[in-house]
Amino acid sequence: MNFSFSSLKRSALFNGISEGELKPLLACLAPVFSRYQKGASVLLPGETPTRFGILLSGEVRIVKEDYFGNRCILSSVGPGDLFAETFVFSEAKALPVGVVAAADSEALFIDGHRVVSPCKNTCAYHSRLIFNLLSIVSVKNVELTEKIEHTSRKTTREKLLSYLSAQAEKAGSSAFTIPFDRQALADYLGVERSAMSAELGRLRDEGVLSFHKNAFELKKN
Amino acid sequence: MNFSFSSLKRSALFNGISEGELKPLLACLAPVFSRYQKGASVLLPGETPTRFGILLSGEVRIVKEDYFGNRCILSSVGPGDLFAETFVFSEAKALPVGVVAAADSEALFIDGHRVVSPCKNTCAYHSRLIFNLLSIVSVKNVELTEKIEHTSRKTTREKLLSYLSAQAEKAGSSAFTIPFDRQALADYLGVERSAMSAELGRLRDEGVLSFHKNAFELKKN
DNA sequence: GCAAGTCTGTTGTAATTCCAACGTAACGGA
DNA sequence: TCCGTTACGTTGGAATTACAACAGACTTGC
Repeated sequence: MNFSFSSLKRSALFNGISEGELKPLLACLAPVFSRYQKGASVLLPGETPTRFGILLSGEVRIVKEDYFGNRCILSSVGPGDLFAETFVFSEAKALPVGVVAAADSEALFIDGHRVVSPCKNTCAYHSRLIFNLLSIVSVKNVELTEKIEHTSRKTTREKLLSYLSAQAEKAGSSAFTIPFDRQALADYLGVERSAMSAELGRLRDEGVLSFHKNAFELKKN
Repeated sequence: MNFSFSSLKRSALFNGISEGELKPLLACLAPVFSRYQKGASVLLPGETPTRFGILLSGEVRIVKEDYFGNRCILSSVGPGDLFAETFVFSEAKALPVGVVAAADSEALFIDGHRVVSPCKNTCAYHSRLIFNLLSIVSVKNVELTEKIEHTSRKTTREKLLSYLSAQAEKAGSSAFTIPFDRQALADYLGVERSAMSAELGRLRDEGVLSFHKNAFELKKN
């Protein structure tokens, strides 16, 4: 395997597992390495999810499309993050979402059974791995809850302020950048891009915030 | 402890654990039993989440309120279900939601540390418990994703059809009942109750579906 | 039986959003 | 430089929703 371990070591999946332990563990998990060009499909909706991914580099997005073709970004995945693991461990029959590369990306795939079934070589790590997975999935759960909180607001303005306030809080600063362009942010919040742009303009004119491209700053009241 | 074990045995948390193993395991987990009257608060927003709940009887709801008092039901919890476990295992500092009893209810609370830290008496069950938790949290994750799928539709009609179709699929029949009254369904879907009632009336008049109280039936095209 | 409260469906109006179309700016390649 | 592409902002009309108010059906308690 000719990929860098740096993203792997930082991944929350291997929290509490030293670098020396990582290599033999990986050998036992039998990961499969893949590369994807920007725009390529990483996992197709309808597949039977047996393996989850660890993103090594680039960016992938979890996307849901309804039967009218309306796109909805459920989450964006960065290096070190897992994806599709909830569908593996909930034993879903068909993947209800798609995974697409938002940039040239590298990923490692691990079979769910390899993690949860005992194995002579890695038994010592299994409970730690599963606990890490539990923590990761719980965090994602909370993030989904946050998204629901944003999108359940009634107006575009309230959705924007809810989202931007949360981002400012995460960044620990009133100035921060967001990982979306306008269209992606509109998809995430479930609103119309043009209406959102207009609302952003009004908020700027009212002095509530300022922005330049993906950089925002919330002003004090 | 003077409560019935029936809901406990059925809980997915104890999948793969026999009844004989359950009693000593429970003794080690040191659960705390509580009763709640309908409408009572089970967990308050802002609490530090150190213990998760198993509902024994009744019904509780996970509720989020914004600063304008708009209520949003994130999920409804029935006997055997866990609640608040994602906040415990994501090590959140403050509970971002409230838990309220939708009916007279009984619940068992278990400290998160008791499950994940090794213990002489129950080590044999820990990996199974944690795996069960992983599965449960993954399923909830998928359910949240489903809710997002419903609420991200643009119109009330599409939200209703998306939700009702999913319920029919779960029930394995075109006739089914839903666990919400109209106000709760409107809260869940993030729409206005009266507008939703009107849309349901139109769908009935068009022959798309029929309903009586919480019982629905989807008609063929 | 009666009263109070709850749940549901209906309606009209005001407010908001969606949608399509267009103009501008920035960027990269031929 | 010219052209094509992409991202962003703006606008006006059509469609949808929120909101408030009300009426009827149904409980629940007295």
